[in-house]
Amino acid sequence: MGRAPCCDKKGLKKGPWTPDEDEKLVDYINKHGHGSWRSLPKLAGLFRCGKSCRLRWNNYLRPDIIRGPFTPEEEKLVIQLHAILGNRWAAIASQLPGRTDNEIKNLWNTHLKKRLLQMGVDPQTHEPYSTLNGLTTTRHMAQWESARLEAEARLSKESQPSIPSSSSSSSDGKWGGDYFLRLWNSEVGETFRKVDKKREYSVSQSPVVSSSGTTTEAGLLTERKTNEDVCMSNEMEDSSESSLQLLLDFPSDNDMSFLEQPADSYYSLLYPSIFT
DNA sequence: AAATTTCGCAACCGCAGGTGA
DNA sequence: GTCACCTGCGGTTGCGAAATT
Repeated sequence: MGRAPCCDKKGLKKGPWTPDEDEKLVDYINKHGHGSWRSLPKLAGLFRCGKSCRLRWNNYLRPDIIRGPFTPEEEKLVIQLHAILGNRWAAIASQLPGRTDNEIKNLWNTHLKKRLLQMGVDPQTHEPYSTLNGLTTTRHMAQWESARLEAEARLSKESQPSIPSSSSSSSDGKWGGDYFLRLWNSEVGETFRKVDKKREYSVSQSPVVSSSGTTTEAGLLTERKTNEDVCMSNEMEDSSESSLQLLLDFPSDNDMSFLEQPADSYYSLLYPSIFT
């Protein structure tokens, strides 16, 4: 059926925004809210398409945006979330207040990806190109997956949309004790739940990898599982107790120091220079 | 100091999903 | 159920700034 262009491009400006345009956009949104992006440009007196206005607002003008370089903690979080979610920048951004998906995408493409490559780590899979670390990687992937499944089980027991977080939240607003459950219960977890629902993923079923060869979040994790099933099978048989322990041991107070831990730490093996 | 290359960021493009008529 | 529209997302590009030769 074809899709109509988002706007009539005749007479519409493109390219960098001028301070005057910014001012018009901010003024209008402050007074009226953005409402319909499509009609906003006319109402605000801008010769831009609605899409351009939305992008400018969301990526630059929004008052809650944090500008400036990413902190090491934020970088850690981006790396960790990317390992779970892949290139789902919006989902990653939802875990970093004040940061936009565009900003995170740029950070990844310009800094983090290169660093990983330099270290011989595949930025897509977060696995070392060398098989030297395979066992360690495998172990942590397996643990992560186990932790995820445990969280799912616990959530389904509680069978409700929101888990009270107040009990575990620290007063300064940082992430509380049950890191994984909070993550799982957040938008990030939502993406997993959606995928799980779609694909009827289950603990006992075989891994899910899309036919196109691309990997969904669940697929991402399970694909790793597939690739490494042989060597991890024993580890996967570790008692659920240890998996649960891992889950419960997930970082509290946003403390990612486990990433920096010694020789057998997956992340410290992969990203030593990031955390120095 | 000038020319060239590399980097980093803002913005654009096209696709997909959601929604309402 | 179909269609048109709107919005959000991820990939990509363009360009100015910074670094290098």
